[in-house]
Amino acid sequence: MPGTPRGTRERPAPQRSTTQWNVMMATCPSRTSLARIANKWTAMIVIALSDSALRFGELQQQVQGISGKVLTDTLRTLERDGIVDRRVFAEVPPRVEYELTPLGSTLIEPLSALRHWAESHFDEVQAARVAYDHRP
Amino acid sequence: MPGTPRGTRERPAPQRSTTQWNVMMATCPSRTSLARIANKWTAMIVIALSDSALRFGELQQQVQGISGKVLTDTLRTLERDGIVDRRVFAEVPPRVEYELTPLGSTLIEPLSALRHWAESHFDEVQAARVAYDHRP
DNA sequence: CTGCATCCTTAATGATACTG
DNA sequence: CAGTATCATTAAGGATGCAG
Repeated sequence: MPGTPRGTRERPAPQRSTTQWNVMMATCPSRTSLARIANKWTAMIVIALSDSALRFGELQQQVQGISGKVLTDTLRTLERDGIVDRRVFAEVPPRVEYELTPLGSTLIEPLSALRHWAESHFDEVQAARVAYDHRP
Repeated sequence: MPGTPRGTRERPAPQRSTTQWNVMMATCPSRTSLARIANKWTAMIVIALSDSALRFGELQQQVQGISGKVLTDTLRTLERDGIVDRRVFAEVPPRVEYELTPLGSTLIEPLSALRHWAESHFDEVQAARVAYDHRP
């Protein structure tokens, strides 16, 4: 029982093999997928990789403030989830490049939208915080 | 110095009072705003409230698996950030309703897009995980 | 350069009991 | 009903040193 179809009525034998998931259900495994992408580090890494493949160090420069451990961990998880591709070049010194997979590329648009929201509405958020904190 | 303009060249005296933020910079305060919305609980709460205002208990039913404490904390933060409005009705038993503010409503579209991505691409993510775990 | 291993600190979340 | 308060648990994050 992986989850329940979204609608109330049930369709008879769907043609597509695509399962219908619903992240609002606690038992639905698709929630793990939402937790992965609804995450500030994931969002910033995907955005950083949206233009071109980057090396580990380049990524760490773009995503300012992220520690090496967290960058490693996040990249590993993204690789496991098929969002990022890791390519190792047999060179000395070693070189590793990360790039978005085709699946990962489909995240650019929604995550860039989030980034745009955060940047364009921060003034309002900040004002709301000040107002909230200044009331008895 | 709240952040640096996005582009490399600087525009001469922008007309709008809107500040240009960049979430990729560690020192940029707009990142707190990204961290708030790039969060699975926030996403699910905003989506749950996208149709209509809901009471505390109704919200907890929709966002399955969230504990009372986490729901309270998240709602309080969203209220402080001007995304959710909290209305208390002087009744017995007490009734409290939460609804999106106009600012919060602007989040429905980008966050629904994330939800849609999670649900429609979960099969691919799952397949990638299996493939990743099944290799030496 | 990359990134793993380790240890440590802090933040997030959960469970429970209790109050207006 | 809608919280608050407390404690316990877990996850995330950071710092450092070392190895391929």
